[in-house]
Amino acid sequence: MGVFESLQERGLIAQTTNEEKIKNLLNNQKIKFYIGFDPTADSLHVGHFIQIMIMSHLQKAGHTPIALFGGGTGLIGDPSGKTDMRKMLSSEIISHNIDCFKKQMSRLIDFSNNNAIMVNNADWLTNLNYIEFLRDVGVHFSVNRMLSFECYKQRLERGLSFFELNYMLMQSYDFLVLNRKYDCVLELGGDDQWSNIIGGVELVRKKENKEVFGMTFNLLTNSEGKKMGKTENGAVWLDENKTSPYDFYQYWRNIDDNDVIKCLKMLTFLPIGQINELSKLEGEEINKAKEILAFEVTSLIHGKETAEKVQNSAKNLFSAGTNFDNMPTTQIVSDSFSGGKILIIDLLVLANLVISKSEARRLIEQGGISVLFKDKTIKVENFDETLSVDDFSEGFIILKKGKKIFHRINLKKD
RNA sequence: GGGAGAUUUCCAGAGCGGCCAAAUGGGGCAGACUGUAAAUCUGUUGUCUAUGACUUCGGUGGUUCGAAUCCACCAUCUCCCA
Repeated sequence: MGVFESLQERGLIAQTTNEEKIKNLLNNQKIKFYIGFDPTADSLHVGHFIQIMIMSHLQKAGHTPIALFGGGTGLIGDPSGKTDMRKMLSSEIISHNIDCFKKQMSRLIDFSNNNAIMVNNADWLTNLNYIEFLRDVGVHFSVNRMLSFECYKQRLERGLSFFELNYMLMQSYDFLVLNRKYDCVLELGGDDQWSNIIGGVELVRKKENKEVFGMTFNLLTNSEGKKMGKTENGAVWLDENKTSPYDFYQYWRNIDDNDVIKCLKMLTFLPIGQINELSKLEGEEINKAKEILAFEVTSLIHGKETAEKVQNSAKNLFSAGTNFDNMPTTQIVSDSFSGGKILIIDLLVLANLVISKSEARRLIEQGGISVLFKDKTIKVENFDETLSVDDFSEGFIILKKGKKIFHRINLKKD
């Protein structure tokens, strides 16, 4: 079975410009392909993860990934499927973000010996001559046709600026440049990129008289069709400082029953046979599949060792054990105490478990806060409850918010 | 260039001089029930030194005892006519 079929089996492929030819290309040849990343944040998130998995699958099959960072297009922002115009980012921020992306990506993609290539489209986009670009590239795009694309429909109702309309031309131009420079013949992207990708495929055909290809992947959506990887705090990040490995693990551990198998297929390298076995689980048993999913994904991103630690501490916590390692932790010093005491409300704020004292009070009022220390669990019932230095005799206590959120507070000895 | 309208708390969207920290829905959070799931029900959802005080309704000034609500100017957006 070729790599194409294996991607298909995992439910990754959404659309292709020419299925037969792409299948042949991927199964029988060694090609260069590219995926673009918009450097809009200083960390990759779960939405990007799927793209990286695909790069990795294809790299393992002997192809060469080109990771294209949108240092130039990022200055515009992709309007596809968005309801509002994106914030324009400064070029300093963008290059910082690109650095962060590179670091994270290197964990899963082998960039040594030109096994994979990184490029930044700012290198060729920022110095474009406007007139030349219009004559070279602009003539090949029909505005009528562009406006008929699904991705612009929503924007037409609310307003689409000329500035943004150009995004498609620039992305298409990227493909042309990569084709000329690296002989890149395949552009990949999320399914929302379909029209941009077609633009590139057509442009290369018109300019170079060559046939190149495009293929899109299913976006990671949950059973309700919403994009996954979003929480109330924003995205689930791959950066351990933005989403701790513990929270990252818990995100997958708490995933909806209906999404487990899909995620196992799309986000892990587990053999498809094993996944099919897991899909037979029912009822409470599904938790086993969730554990495997959480472990596999966490170890891909944060390393096996971290994944094991985090898994252990999660297991222990939920089975009333005593292993409090590897959960999000806040250090405090004895100066935080006044008269040897500290308000629990203040601790909640210090640990960032709540954004305000009002929220802390609300939680206490509704019985959502408990404290674990010295092997006891105490439900906090009053706003003015305090902990004393003595309660930290083991060096730490655990705050529990709701049923699933644990946070360790360490008292630094002076 | 001319004309009409909009801008409200995370989002959508009421409010049209005091009863407004601001209806309702969504989302979030917590509780009950559970399998660290879903569904359902209940509570909650600006801040604080907290039965009160303070800061919010695009921005800046003004009218008024009192403004999200009225006026002026500015900004942004939508629409109509050129």
